[in-house]
Amino acid sequence: MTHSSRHTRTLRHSPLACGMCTGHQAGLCDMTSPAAPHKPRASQRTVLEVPAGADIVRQGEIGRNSYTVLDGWLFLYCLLQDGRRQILGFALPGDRVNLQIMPRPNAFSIQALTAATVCALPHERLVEALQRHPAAAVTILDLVTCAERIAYEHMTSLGRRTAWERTGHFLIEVYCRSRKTFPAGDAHAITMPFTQSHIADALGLTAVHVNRTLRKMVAENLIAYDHRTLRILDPDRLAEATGFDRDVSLAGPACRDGLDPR
Amino acid sequence: MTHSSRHTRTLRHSPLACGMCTGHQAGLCDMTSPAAPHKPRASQRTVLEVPAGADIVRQGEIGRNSYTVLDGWLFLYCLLQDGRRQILGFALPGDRVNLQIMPRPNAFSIQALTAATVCALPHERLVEALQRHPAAAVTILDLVTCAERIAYEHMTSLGRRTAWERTGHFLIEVYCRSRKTFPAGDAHAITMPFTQSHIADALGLTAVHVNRTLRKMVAENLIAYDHRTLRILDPDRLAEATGFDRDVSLAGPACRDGLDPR
DNA sequence: CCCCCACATTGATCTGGATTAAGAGACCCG
DNA sequence: CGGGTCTCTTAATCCAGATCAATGTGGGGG
Repeated sequence: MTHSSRHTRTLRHSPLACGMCTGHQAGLCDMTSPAAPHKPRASQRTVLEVPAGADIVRQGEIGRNSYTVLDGWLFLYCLLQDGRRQILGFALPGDRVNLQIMPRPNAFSIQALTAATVCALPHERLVEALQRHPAAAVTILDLVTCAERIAYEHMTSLGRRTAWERTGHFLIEVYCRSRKTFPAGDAHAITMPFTQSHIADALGLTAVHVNRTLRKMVAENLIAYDHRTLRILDPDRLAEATGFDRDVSLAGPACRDGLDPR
Repeated sequence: MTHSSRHTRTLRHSPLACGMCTGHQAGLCDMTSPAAPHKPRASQRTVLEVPAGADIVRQGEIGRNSYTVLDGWLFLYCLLQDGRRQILGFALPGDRVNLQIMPRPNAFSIQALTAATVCALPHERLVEALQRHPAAAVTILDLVTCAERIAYEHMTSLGRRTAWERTGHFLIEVYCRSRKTFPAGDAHAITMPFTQSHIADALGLTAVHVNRTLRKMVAENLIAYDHRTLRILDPDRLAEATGFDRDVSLAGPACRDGLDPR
């Protein structure tokens, strides 16, 4: 718990109560009373408070839960034997991670980037829910499918975009997803919870080179970036130059509208 | 259609009849008679013959179907404006691609690597199936979830592994998945339908460098590779050195066993 | 109020993989 | 059977981004 708690504070202005998450709409938390989805029984859910930097899922262990983010930021990452790290994606309030139907050795770890609150759902509970509430299946499948599309977009960045393009692409994605989730605050600036090392590990670069690239974009008047406060000065030009496609990277799952705090 | 047709021939020895695909087990093709899943009505399915090199899904267009591969190899890829290509993954007989619950602009294209036969399933048909046959939801979710795990593994390769590691990792994956799907033939060799350019675009490298790397691995006595015939001489050493994890990269979806031609 | 420490920044140098170029096979088609 | 076209192979050179090395700096804890 370093100074990330500082950022956490700014992010806490729109926490989701457990009753507001997609899980309830889809009947995932309160399966015993689908008629009153917004009054889940306490026994059906497990809300966890996670300090910044703690892992909630550990690569190699057997995963038994999926998690809905209620507050804070999470990121998924994969570690190689020698410590090289690849950040695979991140999750904001309303997002679900580790959706699975059965326990398996985790292919990745999930860490809280800021202090976070998550709601755990055991896999078998998810399976039951799918059996009982067919509509939930559609919601969940759409969620996973959107996650897959974003993963593919990241693969394209990693394999075929330059450092400059990757960085810009990543910044727009973080910026847009963050503003969508936390609509309050300065209309045109966000505070990123990511360290430049996190960005590097997400983009397959080194922190040094990420820094240079960020400074370059500032010099080019495309962004303002200071103390992790990001402002995108020319969104259209940046999106164009980095090949950012909001239909892919921002495609919300179809059934999530009721969740969006706006 | 160049000489890939040559390879196609060798791959045609175990075509799947449409009635054998997972779709039937899950009630996806023949939704009107779940009791007799192996006798689908013709009207419920569309089998397509696709020549090598043809796209069955085109990036940017609105996708309306998912496809089950019955014969041949497909690959998914994403094109940037200027023509740079990233290959996102590949599919063999029994695999399903483009599982979606609703039409959306496609985030990627899907191309037949060899001549292929696929069975199309409209998205709305999939949704109906999920509603009517809850068990199908579990199958499908597991499929998508496994695809996501493999995508994450590829991201890790692209972002954090060296050219040598990526190449080795890719070869083992192709080798294992291919032998699992086409168990007949030379017990220890497979014929790859991929060009070295395909491999390059899958690994974020150039064809020249892929070639050098392959030659190097041959010189190191790890593999034999000639005319696209691949033999892995020291699987354990290669898996170890490239960080290949069969629990992730080969994890079959839970409910696919009945599909496996063996 | 100062110290500490994780982060950010900047410069110098190195290198893995890209680019360019030029043959050599293999297969196809006429 | 001969010419055309992909694909593969190898060598020479280049460069984007890595690595190595300092120095700056803000904020939280003592």
